[in-house]
Amino acid sequence: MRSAPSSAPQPDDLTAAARIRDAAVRLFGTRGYERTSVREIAAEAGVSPALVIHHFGSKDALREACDTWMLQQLFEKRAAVRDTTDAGARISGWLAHPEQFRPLIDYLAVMLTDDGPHGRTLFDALVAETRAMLDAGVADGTMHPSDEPEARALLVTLHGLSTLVLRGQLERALGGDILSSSVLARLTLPSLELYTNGLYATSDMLDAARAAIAAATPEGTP
Amino acid sequence: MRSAPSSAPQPDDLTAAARIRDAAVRLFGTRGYERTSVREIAAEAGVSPALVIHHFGSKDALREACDTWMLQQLFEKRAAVRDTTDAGARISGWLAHPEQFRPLIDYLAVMLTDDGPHGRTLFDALVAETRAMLDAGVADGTMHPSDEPEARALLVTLHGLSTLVLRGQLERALGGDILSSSVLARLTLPSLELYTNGLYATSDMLDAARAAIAAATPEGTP
DNA sequence: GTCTATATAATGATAGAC
DNA sequence: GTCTATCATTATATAGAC
Repeated sequence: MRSAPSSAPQPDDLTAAARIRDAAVRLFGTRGYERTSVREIAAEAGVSPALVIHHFGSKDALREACDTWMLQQLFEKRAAVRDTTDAGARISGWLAHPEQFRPLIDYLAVMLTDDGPHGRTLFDALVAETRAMLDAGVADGTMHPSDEPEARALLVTLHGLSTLVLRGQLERALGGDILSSSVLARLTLPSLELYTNGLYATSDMLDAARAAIAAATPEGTP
Repeated sequence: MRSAPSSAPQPDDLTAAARIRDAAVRLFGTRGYERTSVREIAAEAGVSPALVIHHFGSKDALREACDTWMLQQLFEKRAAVRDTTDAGARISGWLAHPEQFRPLIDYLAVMLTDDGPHGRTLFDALVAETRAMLDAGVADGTMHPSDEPEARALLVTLHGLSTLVLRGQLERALGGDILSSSVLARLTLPSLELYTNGLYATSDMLDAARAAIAAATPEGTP
Protein backbone atom coordinates (compact mmCIF):
# COMPACT_ATOMS: atom_id res chain seq x y z
CA MET A 1 0.00 0.00 0.00
CA ARG A 2 3.02 2.24 -0.25
CA SER A 3 4.35 1.28 -3.66
CA ALA A 4 2.49 3.67 -5.96
CA PRO A 5 4.19 6.93 -6.89
CA SER A 6 1.08 8.81 -5.72
CA SER A 7 -0.54 11.91 -7.13
CA ALA A 8 -0.23 10.60 -10.68
CA PRO A 9 -3.35 11.87 -12.40
CA GLN A 10 -3.37 9.09 -15.00
CA PRO A 11 -5.46 6.14 -13.92
CA ASP A 12 -3.16 3.88 -15.90
CA ASP A 13 0.05 1.92 -15.26
CA LEU A 14 -0.80 1.62 -11.57
CA THR A 15 -1.40 -1.62 -9.75
CA ALA A 16 -5.02 -2.68 -9.67
CA ALA A 17 -5.21 -2.09 -5.95
CA ALA A 18 -3.96 1.47 -6.40
CA ARG A 19 -6.42 2.10 -9.21
CA ILE A 20 -9.25 0.79 -7.06
CA ARG A 21 -8.16 2.97 -4.19
CA ASP A 22 -7.96 6.04 -6.42
CA ALA A 23 -11.35 5.31 -7.96
CA ALA A 24 -12.86 4.92 -4.51
CA VAL A 25 -11.31 8.19 -3.36
CA ARG A 26 -12.75 9.94 -6.38
CA LEU A 27 -16.25 8.52 -5.97
CA PHE A 28 -16.42 8.74 -2.18
CA GLY A 29 -15.29 12.35 -2.46
CA THR A 30 -17.80 13.40 -5.08
CA ARG A 31 -20.86 11.33 -4.17
CA GLY A 32 -20.28 10.35 -0.56
CA TYR A 33 -19.75 6.96 0.99
CA GLU A 34 -23.32 5.67 1.06
CA ARG A 35 -24.17 6.80 -2.45
CA THR A 36 -21.17 4.95 -3.89
CA SER A 37 -21.46 1.21 -4.57
CA VAL A 38 -18.69 -1.32 -4.87
CA ARG A 39 -19.83 -1.95 -8.43
CA GLU A 40 -19.36 1.71 -9.35
CA ILE A 41 -15.89 1.73 -7.86
CA ALA A 42 -15.00 -1.38 -9.80
CA ALA A 43 -16.30 0.11 -13.03
CA GLU A 44 -14.37 3.34 -12.44
CA ALA A 45 -11.20 1.37 -11.79
CA GLY A 46 -11.78 -0.95 -14.75
CA VAL A 47 -11.89 -4.15 -12.70
CA SER A 48 -14.49 -6.58 -11.47
CA PRO A 49 -16.46 -5.96 -8.26
CA ALA A 50 -15.01 -9.12 -6.77
CA LEU A 51 -11.49 -7.78 -7.08
CA VAL A 52 -12.37 -4.78 -4.99
CA ILE A 53 -13.41 -7.01 -2.13
CA HIS A 54 -10.51 -9.36 -2.71
CA HIS A 55 -7.97 -6.57 -2.27
CA PHE A 56 -9.57 -4.68 0.58
CA GLY A 57 -11.78 -7.21 2.34
CA SER A 58 -14.93 -5.10 2.51
CA LYS A 59 -16.33 -1.78 1.44
CA ASP A 60 -15.80 -0.41 4.92
CA ALA A 61 -12.19 -1.55 4.98
CA LEU A 62 -11.74 0.15 1.63
CA ARG A 63 -13.03 3.35 3.15
CA GLU A 64 -10.58 3.00 5.99
CA ALA A 65 -7.75 2.48 3.51
CA CYS A 66 -8.83 5.58 1.60
CA ASP A 67 -9.00 7.56 4.82
CA THR A 68 -5.48 6.76 5.91
CA TRP A 69 -4.19 7.18 2.36
CA MET A 70 -5.66 10.65 1.96
CA LEU A 71 -4.55 11.65 5.42
CA GLN A 72 -1.03 10.69 4.44
CA GLN A 73 -1.36 12.59 1.16
CA LEU A 74 -2.44 15.66 3.07
CA PHE A 75 0.45 15.49 5.49
CA GLU A 76 2.92 14.96 2.67
CA LYS A 77 1.68 18.00 0.80
CA ARG A 78 1.77 20.11 3.92
CA ALA A 79 5.25 18.92 4.77
CA ALA A 80 6.36 19.77 1.24
CA VAL A 81 4.94 23.25 1.70
CA ARG A 82 6.79 23.58 4.98
CA ASP A 83 10.12 22.47 3.51
CA THR A 84 10.27 25.39 1.15
CA THR A 85 14.04 25.18 0.80
CA ASP A 86 14.07 25.00 -2.97
CA ALA A 87 10.57 23.94 -3.83
CA GLY A 88 9.41 27.35 -4.97
CA ALA A 89 9.04 25.98 -8.43
CA ARG A 90 6.94 23.10 -7.20
CA ILE A 91 4.65 25.41 -5.28
CA SER A 92 4.12 27.72 -8.20
CA GLY A 93 3.46 24.62 -10.25
CA TRP A 94 0.76 23.70 -7.78
CA LEU A 95 -0.82 27.09 -7.96
CA ALA A 96 -0.82 26.88 -11.73
CA HIS A 97 -2.78 23.63 -11.59
CA PRO A 98 -5.04 23.91 -8.59
CA GLU A 99 -7.47 21.33 -9.97
CA GLN A 100 -5.16 18.57 -8.79
CA PHE A 101 -6.27 19.33 -5.24
CA ARG A 102 -9.88 18.58 -6.07
CA PRO A 103 -9.83 14.93 -5.07
CA LEU A 104 -8.03 15.76 -1.85
CA ILE A 105 -10.37 18.50 -0.65
CA ASP A 106 -13.43 16.59 -1.77
CA TYR A 107 -12.36 13.58 0.21
CA LEU A 108 -11.37 15.60 3.27
CA ALA A 109 -14.78 17.23 3.24
CA VAL A 110 -16.59 13.91 3.39
CA MET A 111 -14.17 12.67 6.02
CA LEU A 112 -15.13 15.60 8.20
CA THR A 113 -18.88 15.38 7.69
CA ASP A 114 -19.63 11.68 7.18
CA ASP A 115 -17.71 11.02 10.40
CA GLY A 116 -15.80 7.97 9.37
CA PRO A 117 -13.13 6.41 11.53
CA HIS A 118 -10.53 9.13 10.97
CA GLY A 119 -12.63 12.26 10.71
CA ARG A 120 -11.96 13.23 14.28
CA THR A 121 -8.24 12.64 13.83
CA LEU A 122 -8.22 15.04 10.91
CA PHE A 123 -10.31 17.66 12.64
CA ASP A 124 -8.26 17.60 15.82
CA ALA A 125 -5.06 17.90 13.83
CA LEU A 126 -6.41 20.91 11.95
CA VAL A 127 -7.51 22.61 15.15
CA ALA A 128 -4.11 21.99 16.72
CA GLU A 129 -2.36 23.38 13.67
CA THR A 130 -4.60 26.44 13.69
CA ARG A 131 -3.95 26.90 17.37
CA ALA A 132 -0.20 26.83 16.77
CA MET A 133 -0.51 29.33 13.94
CA LEU A 134 -2.55 31.70 16.07
CA ASP A 135 -0.20 31.38 19.02
CA ALA A 136 2.74 32.14 16.75
CA GLY A 137 0.92 35.16 15.38
CA VAL A 138 0.23 36.44 18.86
CA ALA A 139 3.82 35.82 19.89
CA ASP A 140 5.30 37.82 17.03
CA GLY A 141 2.73 40.57 17.36
CA THR A 142 0.96 40.11 14.04
CA MET A 143 -2.24 38.86 15.67
CA HIS A 144 -4.43 39.95 18.52
CA PRO A 145 -4.43 37.82 21.64
CA SER A 146 -7.63 36.14 22.74
CA ASP A 147 -9.35 35.57 26.08
CA GLU A 148 -10.10 32.02 24.94
CA PRO A 149 -7.28 30.85 22.65
CA GLU A 150 -8.48 27.27 22.33
CA ALA A 151 -12.09 28.13 21.52
CA ARG A 152 -10.86 30.74 19.07
CA ALA A 153 -8.70 28.20 17.30
CA LEU A 154 -11.72 25.95 17.08
CA LEU A 155 -13.81 28.75 15.63
CA VAL A 156 -11.22 29.80 13.07
CA THR A 157 -10.84 26.19 11.99
CA LEU A 158 -14.60 25.85 11.58
CA HIS A 159 -14.70 29.01 9.52
CA GLY A 160 -11.93 27.81 7.28
CA LEU A 161 -13.57 24.45 6.78
CA SER A 162 -16.92 26.00 5.94
CA THR A 163 -15.71 26.72 2.41
CA LEU A 164 -14.83 23.04 2.11
CA VAL A 165 -17.90 21.34 3.47
CA LEU A 166 -20.28 23.81 1.87
CA ARG A 167 -18.29 24.14 -1.33
CA GLY A 168 -21.29 22.92 -3.32
CA GLN A 169 -23.42 25.86 -2.26
CA LEU A 170 -20.45 28.18 -2.51
CA GLU A 171 -19.60 27.20 -6.06
CA ARG A 172 -23.19 27.50 -7.14
CA ALA A 173 -23.52 30.95 -5.55
CA LEU A 174 -20.27 32.20 -7.04
CA GLY A 175 -20.62 30.36 -10.32
CA GLY A 176 -17.35 28.50 -10.63
CA ASP A 177 -15.03 25.91 -9.25
CA ILE A 178 -13.92 26.63 -5.71
CA LEU A 179 -10.31 26.24 -6.83
CA SER A 180 -10.61 28.63 -9.74
CA SER A 181 -8.68 31.85 -9.38
CA SER A 182 -11.81 33.94 -9.88
CA VAL A 183 -13.64 32.34 -6.97
CA LEU A 184 -10.57 32.40 -4.74
CA ALA A 185 -10.01 36.04 -5.59
CA ARG A 186 -13.63 36.80 -4.85
CA LEU A 187 -13.32 35.39 -1.34
CA THR A 188 -9.88 36.70 -0.49
CA LEU A 189 -10.78 40.33 0.01
CA PRO A 190 -13.81 39.80 2.28
CA SER A 191 -11.81 37.31 4.31
CA LEU A 192 -8.96 39.71 4.83
CA GLU A 193 -11.39 42.51 5.59
CA LEU A 194 -13.07 40.38 8.20
CA TYR A 195 -9.87 39.15 9.80
CA THR A 196 -8.30 42.60 9.77
CA ASN A 197 -11.04 45.00 10.77
CA GLY A 198 -13.75 42.67 11.98
CA LEU A 199 -17.37 43.38 11.34
CA TYR A 200 -18.58 45.59 14.14
CA ALA A 201 -17.63 49.24 14.19
CA THR A 202 -18.03 49.42 17.95
CA SER A 203 -17.01 47.10 20.75
CA ASP A 204 -20.34 47.40 22.56
CA MET A 205 -21.35 43.78 22.11
CA LEU A 206 -17.94 42.43 23.02
CA ASP A 207 -17.77 44.62 26.10
CA ALA A 208 -21.25 43.53 27.14
CA ALA A 209 -20.33 39.88 26.74
CA ARG A 210 -17.16 40.31 28.77
CA ALA A 211 -19.09 42.12 31.48
CA ALA A 212 -21.69 39.36 31.59
CA ILE A 213 -18.99 36.74 31.89
CA ALA A 214 -17.21 38.66 34.59
CA ALA A 215 -20.46 39.05 36.51
CA ALA A 216 -21.12 35.31 36.42
CA THR A 217 -17.57 34.24 37.10
CA PRO A 218 -17.82 31.57 39.80
CA GLU A 219 -20.93 29.69 38.72
CA GLY A 220 -21.22 27.85 35.41
CA THR A 221 -24.95 28.02 34.57
CA PRO A 222 -25.67 31.45 33.11
CA MET B 1 -50.25 18.52 5.32
CA ARG B 2 -51.15 21.64 7.19
CA SER B 3 -53.44 20.20 9.85
CA ALA B 4 -50.97 19.33 12.57
CA PRO B 5 -50.34 21.90 15.31
CA SER B 6 -46.61 21.56 14.71
CA SER B 7 -43.74 21.62 17.16
CA ALA B 8 -45.58 19.29 19.52
CA PRO B 9 -42.82 17.11 20.95
CA GLN B 10 -45.17 14.18 21.71
CA PRO B 11 -45.30 11.70 18.85
CA ASP B 12 -48.85 10.83 19.84
CA ASP B 13 -52.34 12.04 18.95
CA LEU B 14 -51.14 13.18 15.54
CA THR B 15 -52.36 11.83 12.24
CA ALA B 16 -50.31 8.94 10.95
CA ALA B 17 -49.02 11.04 8.07
CA ALA B 18 -47.79 13.67 10.50
CA ARG B 19 -46.15 11.07 12.70
CA ILE B 20 -44.42 9.58 9.67
CA ARG B 21 -43.24 13.01 8.58
CA ASP B 22 -41.91 13.81 12.05
CA ALA B 23 -40.18 10.45 12.30
CA ALA B 24 -38.59 10.99 8.90
CA VAL B 25 -37.42 14.46 9.89
CA ARG B 26 -35.85 13.06 13.03
CA LEU B 27 -34.07 10.21 11.27
CA PHE B 28 -33.03 12.13 8.17
CA GLY B 29 -31.65 14.83 10.45
CA THR B 30 -29.64 12.53 12.68
CA ARG B 31 -28.49 9.84 10.27
CA GLY B 32 -28.81 11.46 6.84
CA TYR B 33 -31.04 10.58 3.94
CA GLU B 34 -29.18 7.57 2.52
CA ARG B 35 -28.55 5.94 5.87
CA THR B 36 -32.24 6.03 6.74
CA SER B 37 -34.54 3.34 5.38
CA VAL B 38 -38.29 3.44 4.93
CA ARG B 39 -38.52 0.55 7.36
CA GLU B 40 -36.79 2.54 10.08
CA ILE B 41 -39.04 5.50 9.52
CA ALA B 42 -42.09 3.25 9.73
CA ALA B 43 -40.85 1.68 12.96
CA GLU B 44 -40.10 5.09 14.48
CA ALA B 45 -43.58 6.28 13.56
CA GLY B 46 -45.22 3.07 14.74
CA VAL B 47 -46.74 2.16 11.38
CA SER B 48 -46.07 -0.31 8.59
CA PRO B 49 -43.56 0.46 5.83
CA ALA B 50 -46.34 0.25 3.27
CA LEU B 51 -48.19 3.12 4.92
CA VAL B 52 -45.19 5.39 4.51
CA ILE B 53 -45.25 4.87 0.76
CA HIS B 54 -49.03 5.05 0.65
CA HIS B 55 -49.06 8.51 2.19
CA PHE B 56 -46.07 10.03 0.43
CA GLY B 57 -45.67 8.02 -2.77
CA SER B 58 -41.95 7.33 -2.45
CA LYS B 59 -39.02 7.85 -0.15
CA ASP B 60 -37.85 10.73 -2.29
CA ALA B 61 -41.25 12.39 -2.21
CA LEU B 62 -41.20 11.98 1.56
CA ARG B 63 -37.89 13.79 1.64
CA GLU B 64 -39.36 16.57 -0.44
CA ALA B 65 -42.31 16.84 1.94
CA CYS B 66 -39.92 17.00 4.89
CA ASP B 67 -37.85 19.67 3.15
CA THR B 68 -40.77 22.00 2.54
CA TRP B 69 -42.20 21.29 5.97
CA MET B 70 -38.98 22.18 7.78
CA LEU B 71 -38.46 25.22 5.59
CA GLN B 72 -41.90 26.40 6.62
CA GLN B 73 -41.12 25.65 10.26
CA LEU B 74 -37.97 27.72 10.00
CA PHE B 75 -39.72 30.69 8.43
CA GLU B 76 -42.49 30.53 11.02
CA LYS B 77 -40.02 30.60 13.87
CA ARG B 78 -38.09 33.47 12.34
CA ALA B 79 -41.27 35.39 11.67
CA ALA B 80 -42.31 34.85 15.29
CA VAL B 81 -38.94 36.22 16.39
CA ARG B 82 -39.42 39.23 14.14
CA ASP B 83 -42.91 39.99 15.45
CA THR B 84 -41.63 40.64 18.93
CA THR B 85 -44.65 42.75 19.85
CA ASP B 86 -45.50 40.75 22.94
CA ALA B 87 -43.73 37.49 22.46
CA GLY B 88 -40.94 38.18 24.92
CA ALA B 89 -42.23 35.42 27.08
CA ARG B 90 -42.27 33.01 24.20
CA ILE B 91 -38.69 33.83 23.29
CA SER B 92 -37.43 33.38 26.81
CA GLY B 93 -39.33 30.14 26.84
CA TRP B 94 -37.39 29.09 23.78
CA LEU B 95 -34.09 29.97 25.36
CA ALA B 96 -35.04 27.97 28.40
CA HIS B 97 -35.61 24.89 26.26
CA PRO B 98 -33.15 25.10 23.41
CA GLU B 99 -33.26 21.34 22.80
CA GLN B 100 -36.51 21.80 20.90
CA PHE B 101 -34.46 23.30 18.07
CA ARG B 102 -32.41 20.14 17.67
CA PRO B 103 -34.59 18.52 15.01
CA LEU B 104 -34.73 21.76 13.07
CA ILE B 105 -31.03 22.47 12.98
CA ASP B 106 -30.19 18.83 12.36
CA TYR B 107 -32.48 18.75 9.39
CA LEU B 108 -31.32 22.08 8.02
CA ALA B 109 -27.74 20.87 8.20
CA VAL B 110 -28.48 17.83 6.05
CA MET B 111 -30.53 19.99 3.69
CA LEU B 112 -27.50 22.17 3.13
CA THR B 113 -24.96 19.40 2.71
CA ASP B 114 -26.87 16.50 1.13
CA ASP B 115 -28.05 18.96 -1.51
CA GLY B 116 -31.61 17.88 -1.82
CA PRO B 117 -34.14 19.75 -3.91
CA HIS B 118 -34.50 22.71 -1.53
CA GLY B 119 -31.03 23.07 -0.15
CA ARG B 120 -30.17 25.86 -2.53
CA THR B 121 -33.40 27.65 -1.70
CA LEU B 122 -32.47 27.60 1.95
CA PHE B 123 -28.90 28.67 1.40
CA ASP B 124 -29.80 31.53 -0.90
CA ALA B 125 -32.42 32.75 1.57
CA LEU B 126 -29.87 32.70 4.38
CA VAL B 127 -27.33 34.60 2.31
CA ALA B 128 -29.93 37.20 1.36
CA GLU B 129 -30.95 37.60 4.97
CA THR B 130 -27.34 37.97 6.03
CA ARG B 131 -26.77 40.52 3.29
CA ALA B 132 -29.74 42.55 4.51
CA MET B 133 -28.49 42.42 8.08
CA LEU B 134 -25.02 43.55 7.07
CA ASP B 135 -26.38 46.36 4.90
CA ALA B 136 -28.53 47.54 7.78
CA GLY B 137 -25.52 47.47 10.07
CA VAL B 138 -23.49 49.52 7.63
CA ALA B 139 -26.36 51.95 7.18
CA ASP B 140 -26.76 52.64 10.90
CA GLY B 141 -23.03 52.79 11.46
CA THR B 142 -22.66 49.73 13.67
CA MET B 143 -20.77 47.77 11.05
CA HIS B 144 -17.85 48.42 8.74
CA PRO B 145 -18.61 48.74 5.05
CA SER B 146 -17.05 46.26 2.63
CA ASP B 147 -15.48 46.49 -0.80
CA GLU B 148 -17.42 43.35 -1.76
CA PRO B 149 -20.71 43.33 0.15
CA GLU B 150 -22.16 40.31 -1.59
CA ALA B 151 -19.11 38.12 -1.22
CA ARG B 152 -18.83 39.20 2.37
CA ALA B 153 -22.43 38.21 3.05
CA LEU B 154 -21.66 34.85 1.50
CA LEU B 155 -18.61 34.44 3.70
CA VAL B 156 -20.38 35.44 6.90
CA THR B 157 -23.18 33.02 6.09
CA LEU B 158 -20.69 30.22 5.52
CA HIS B 159 -19.02 30.98 8.82
CA GLY B 160 -22.31 30.94 10.65
CA LEU B 161 -23.32 27.66 9.08
CA SER B 162 -20.00 26.01 9.89
CA THR B 163 -21.17 25.43 13.46
CA LEU B 164 -24.24 23.68 12.06
CA VAL B 165 -22.75 21.42 9.43
CA LEU B 166 -19.73 20.55 11.56
CA ARG B 167 -21.66 20.40 14.82
CA GLY B 168 -20.60 16.78 15.26
CA GLN B 169 -16.92 17.68 15.41
CA LEU B 170 -17.70 20.81 17.39
CA GLU B 171 -19.67 18.98 20.04
CA ARG B 172 -17.02 16.34 20.38
CA ALA B 173 -14.27 18.95 20.71
CA LEU B 174 -16.18 21.00 23.25
CA GLY B 175 -17.78 18.06 25.00
CA GLY B 176 -21.44 18.92 24.98
CA ASP B 177 -24.56 19.55 23.00
CA ILE B 178 -24.21 22.46 20.62
CA LEU B 179 -27.37 23.97 22.05
CA SER B 180 -26.22 23.74 25.64
CA SER B 181 -25.53 27.02 27.33
CA SER B 182 -21.98 26.00 28.17
CA VAL B 183 -21.03 25.36 24.56
CA LEU B 184 -22.80 28.46 23.31
CA ALA B 185 -21.07 30.54 25.97
CA ARG B 186 -17.74 29.04 25.01
CA LEU B 187 -18.17 30.16 21.41
CA THR B 188 -19.71 33.56 22.02
CA LEU B 189 -16.62 35.35 23.23
CA PRO B 190 -14.26 34.23 20.45
CA SER B 191 -16.93 35.08 17.90
CA LEU B 192 -17.39 38.57 19.23
CA GLU B 193 -13.65 39.02 19.51
CA LEU B 194 -13.24 38.00 15.91
CA TYR B 195 -16.07 40.13 14.59
CA THR B 196 -15.03 43.13 16.66
CA ASN B 197 -11.26 43.30 16.44
CA GLY B 198 -10.51 40.82 13.71
CA LEU B 199 -7.49 38.61 13.90
CA TYR B 200 -4.61 40.52 12.39
CA ALA B 201 -2.99 43.28 14.37
CA THR B 202 -1.83 45.01 11.22
CA SER B 203 -3.50 45.73 7.91
CA ASP B 204 -0.49 44.68 5.85
CA MET B 205 -2.12 41.69 4.20
CA LEU B 206 -5.34 43.52 3.46
CA ASP B 207 -3.44 46.45 1.99
CA ALA B 208 -1.37 44.11 -0.14
CA ALA B 209 -4.46 42.35 -1.44
CA ARG B 210 -6.13 45.65 -2.29
CA ALA B 211 -3.00 46.83 -4.07
CA ALA B 212 -2.79 43.62 -6.05
CA ILE B 213 -6.43 43.95 -7.08
CA ALA B 214 -5.98 47.58 -8.04
CA ALA B 215 -2.93 46.68 -10.12
CA ALA B 216 -4.88 44.03 -12.05
CA THR B 217 -8.04 46.05 -12.44
CA PRO B 218 -9.03 45.73 -16.10
CA GLU B 219 -8.15 42.10 -16.82
CA GLY B 220 -9.76 39.16 -15.03
CA THR B 221 -7.08 36.48 -15.03
CA PRO B 222 -4.63 37.32 -12.26
C1' DG C 1 -56.44 4.20 6.28
C1' DT C 2 -53.90 0.51 7.60
C1' DC C 3 -52.29 -3.83 7.34
C1' DT C 4 -49.79 -8.55 5.53
C1' DA C 5 -47.57 -10.52 1.91
C1' DT C 6 -44.86 -10.12 -1.97
C1' DA C 7 -42.55 -8.38 -6.22
C1' DT C 8 -38.37 -6.60 -8.03
C1' DA C 9 -34.06 -4.58 -8.02
C1' DA C 10 -29.78 -3.42 -5.91
C1' DT C 11 -26.51 -4.13 -2.43
C1' DG C 12 -22.12 -6.26 -0.17
C1' DA C 13 -19.81 -10.41 -0.22
C1' DT C 14 -18.43 -15.45 -1.56
C1' DA C 15 -16.98 -19.66 -4.38
C1' DG C 16 -14.27 -21.40 -7.43
C1' DA C 17 -12.30 -21.55 -12.28
C1' DC C 18 -8.32 -19.76 -14.72
C1' DG D 1 -4.41 -11.69 -9.38
C1' DT D 2 -8.38 -11.52 -11.82
C1' DC D 3 -12.39 -13.12 -13.50
C1' DT D 4 -17.61 -15.14 -13.95
C1' DA D 5 -21.34 -16.63 -11.59
C1' DT D 6 -23.95 -16.58 -7.67
C1' DC D 7 -25.57 -16.12 -2.76
C1' DA D 8 -27.83 -13.84 0.96
C1' DT D 9 -29.57 -9.65 2.44
C1' DT D 10 -31.69 -5.50 2.16
C1' DA D 11 -33.79 -1.82 -0.35
C1' DT D 12 -38.02 0.54 -2.29
C1' DA D 13 -42.33 -0.20 -3.88
C1' DT D 14 -46.78 -2.81 -5.04
C1' DA D 15 -51.14 -5.82 -4.56
C1' DG D 16 -54.85 -6.67 -2.39
C1' DA D 17 -57.41 -8.01 1.99
C1' DC D 18 -59.71 -5.74 5.84
